[in-house]
Amino acid sequence: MKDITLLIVDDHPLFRQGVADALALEQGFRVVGQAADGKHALELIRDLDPDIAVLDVNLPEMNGQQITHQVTQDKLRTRILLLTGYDDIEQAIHAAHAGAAAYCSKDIQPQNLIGIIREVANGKFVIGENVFTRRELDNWLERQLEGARRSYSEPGSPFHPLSDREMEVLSCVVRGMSNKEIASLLGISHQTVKNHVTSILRKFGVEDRTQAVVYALKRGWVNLQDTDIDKPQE
Amino acid sequence: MKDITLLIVDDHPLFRQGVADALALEQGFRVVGQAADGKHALELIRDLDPDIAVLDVNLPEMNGQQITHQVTQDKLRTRILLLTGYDDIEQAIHAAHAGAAAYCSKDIQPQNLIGIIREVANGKFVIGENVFTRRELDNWLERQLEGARRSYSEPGSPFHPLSDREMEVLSCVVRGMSNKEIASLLGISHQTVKNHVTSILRKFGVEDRTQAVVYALKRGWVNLQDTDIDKPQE
DNA sequence: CACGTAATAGGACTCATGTGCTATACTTTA
DNA sequence: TAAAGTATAGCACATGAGTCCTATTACGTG
Repeated sequence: MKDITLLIVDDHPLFRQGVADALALEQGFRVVGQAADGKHALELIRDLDPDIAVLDVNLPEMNGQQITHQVTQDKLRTRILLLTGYDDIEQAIHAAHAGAAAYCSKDIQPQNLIGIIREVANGKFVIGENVFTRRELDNWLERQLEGARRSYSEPGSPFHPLSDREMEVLSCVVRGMSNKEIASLLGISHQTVKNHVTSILRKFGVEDRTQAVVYALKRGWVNLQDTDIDKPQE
Repeated sequence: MKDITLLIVDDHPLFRQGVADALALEQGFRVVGQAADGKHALELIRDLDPDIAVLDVNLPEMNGQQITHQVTQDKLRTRILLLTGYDDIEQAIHAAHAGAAAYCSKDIQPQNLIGIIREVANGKFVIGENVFTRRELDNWLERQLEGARRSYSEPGSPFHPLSDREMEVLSCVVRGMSNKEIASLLGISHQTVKNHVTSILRKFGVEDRTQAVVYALKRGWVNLQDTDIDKPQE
């Protein structure tokens, strides 16, 4: 039986090495490449055509979700396994929709990761603890969306499609900007920003912008790396 | 020459494995133990008496800084190398003060980490890119503190010793609590909370609580793991 | 003892935040 | 074409946040 070929992508060399080593020593696995950022990852997927790509969701240049989307779009045969720092059901749903074959936490045990890769190589889908067939995954997604539709207007519903504009506003909020600053940056009125913020808070099911920031960071809607609250440092 | 004995501590098994593998394969290095949380780490340092402990700063139970402090307090001979997710000069200063032998970023290259460990084993101190002798470290610290004293009352000064109470308030703020909620939780008045918050903002050199949250998270004063903004998740 | 500092708290004030409502214009979808 | 969603923005209102004072208590240092 042919080896399972793997591509490992993470921006932290040590973590990447850890994944690569854990997998390279396994019978029947072959790590054919590594990448540190999203763009490079996509190139390697095209060039090396690995069976499975293990991707961090938070990558510079292009995040895991975007890569997944692109791979699906281009109908590449490589299956995507996403690793996430913060486990989140919504992200998982988005990932599955985008075409990911697996979504699991970064603090997983190496043995479990190996098991998941074998499942994925066998055509299965893995979300957290659950292993699905294609059909089962579709059912599961259906159920999640069902729940989402039911509680769509309720606070804390498990599905929040923020509009593009709302995402823009959110990223400003996370950068610690005031409504006024956001307004002048985006070239819209102070009031409109407030409307967007209120809408974001409602969708997140939180009470104020501070909670929204923590919520967004925790679930990886935005990440700390590119929020530079600059401080005159020495 | 005797091998350098190492203890690796990180809560993510894959990352820990990465560090351990990168180091175990190196001539003259011997990994004698691993731990996933702070309390366990301290026990192993006592029991195994490694030459060097490689610690993540953000650990459950007890963070890297606290462990460093404890190790110094107890005059254990193990030297501490701290790995951090977000590079920060202040944290570095605190770490050096607490008695750490090295402080560097998690996205370091394995080869560099190996080099740093050799420096530490030779009695040197490493902060980011700089390698110091004991004397040089003291000088460097002196210079940093010098700068700190000069700009002590200025916003954005590179040294902010938050008081214990302020730390408590900060961790509440990061959890998204309002001043009123914090007041009733801590059993103090609404106004006192405002005083503390104002003081925190001044020390951080930021303008509002939202910026303070991002600032604190980015520099690891508090971490996301234990901030549970609870959301009714299906 | 005097001094500085941290924690406490009150008053008064300004401005930011968040909500509810209404309304227009544009785009997409049914 | 009608309905729905989004972006825009205004007004009014309540509350929260943050600042600047002053003041008391307590604790540790020189």
